[in-house]
Amino acid sequence: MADGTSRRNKIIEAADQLFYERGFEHTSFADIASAVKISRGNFYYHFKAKDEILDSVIVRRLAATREMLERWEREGGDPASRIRCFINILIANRTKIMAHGCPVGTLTAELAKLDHAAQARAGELFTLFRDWLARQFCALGRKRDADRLAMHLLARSQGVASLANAFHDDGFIRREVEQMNDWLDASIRDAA
Amino acid sequence: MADGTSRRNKIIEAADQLFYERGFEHTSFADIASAVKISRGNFYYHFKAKDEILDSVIVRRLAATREMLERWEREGGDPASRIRCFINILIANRTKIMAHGCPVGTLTAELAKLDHAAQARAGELFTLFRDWLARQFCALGRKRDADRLAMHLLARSQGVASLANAFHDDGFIRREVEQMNDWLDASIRDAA
DNA sequence: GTCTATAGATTGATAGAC
DNA sequence: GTCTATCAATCTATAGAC
Repeated sequence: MADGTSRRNKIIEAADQLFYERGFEHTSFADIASAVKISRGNFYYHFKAKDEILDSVIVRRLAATREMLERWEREGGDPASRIRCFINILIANRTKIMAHGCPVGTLTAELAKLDHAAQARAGELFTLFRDWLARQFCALGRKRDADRLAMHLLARSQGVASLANAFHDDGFIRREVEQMNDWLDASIRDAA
Repeated sequence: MADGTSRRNKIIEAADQLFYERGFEHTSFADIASAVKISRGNFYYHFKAKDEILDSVIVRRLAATREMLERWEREGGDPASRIRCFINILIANRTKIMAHGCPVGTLTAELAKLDHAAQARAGELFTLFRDWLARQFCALGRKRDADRLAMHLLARSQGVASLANAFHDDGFIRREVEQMNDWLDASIRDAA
């Protein structure tokens, strides 16, 4: 295509957004087709089955996440500031989080209920964050318990997203983010 | 019925379990009917529509939760021990949580994606825990920030459930529960 | 590559016999 | 109260014209 974005990519993009907003199962081909403005039939020229779109969406999210983490690695400053980039997602994306939860957490939870084959692939999204955070804690001198700290922070952010979604509470997110930053400061002090 | 459990209740019971294990939308009348061993048609004698079953399941969960919280209030000991009853759910229900997540959090998240009318009713489940926890923190002398502490603890437990579900990690739950208990000890010290 | 038409299965829901 | 039979809608997926 002239704009460099293939129709296949546009389908994945639309599916990505709809899966986030409405959930995977609740999103039909008709929904995606009408969002991209193509016929339902044309769909199967690009994808053999619905599961194949899900796979592509996960691959897209994995790539976008890797890119974001690499950007933070390059431009985020010292390891503590990089971790603060992660914590700050809750603030930056608060509107969407209050409306639809965390895209990683809600997809993982839905696929677990469906006992879906792509469950493991979706779990890699969490692993990307987990390993990246653990590396930052390593660099902060917490090599021995870096993974534990990474999982703790990941859990905290998941919990905030979950309750922010349930209560639609903007102030709650800000308070919790402040506490997570305090917790990070204390973790750094402990390492010294 | 002779055993005191009406067929209507058996339907609600089966639906409750299936909604937890497979999700609300992914559970069909056929699934529930085959679990209760009745015909699909008989269903509509007891419930007018699927949403009505969801309402009944939420009512059932609200009643069960109130009962549990009242039991903790009576038999849980001092406020700190009562809060530990809450924290301990993560240990007691860890197998189910690793398989299907938190029943409250996953239902709330699903209904938010569906933009379902029962969203607010399901949110009351969270509110029950929130208010009960806040009362315990009040009794601990943290009257001024009781709700903040309640929301924090609720978020922590949601986060643990979410990651335990994603990683199926038993040890992670135990470590986080230990940290939550440590946090509670520190909160009590701060109040003194 | 994109479309229309349609198959085949499942879903929520209804009607009526017993 | 419970059943069978069935409707109408929706969904994934396919076939074939252009």
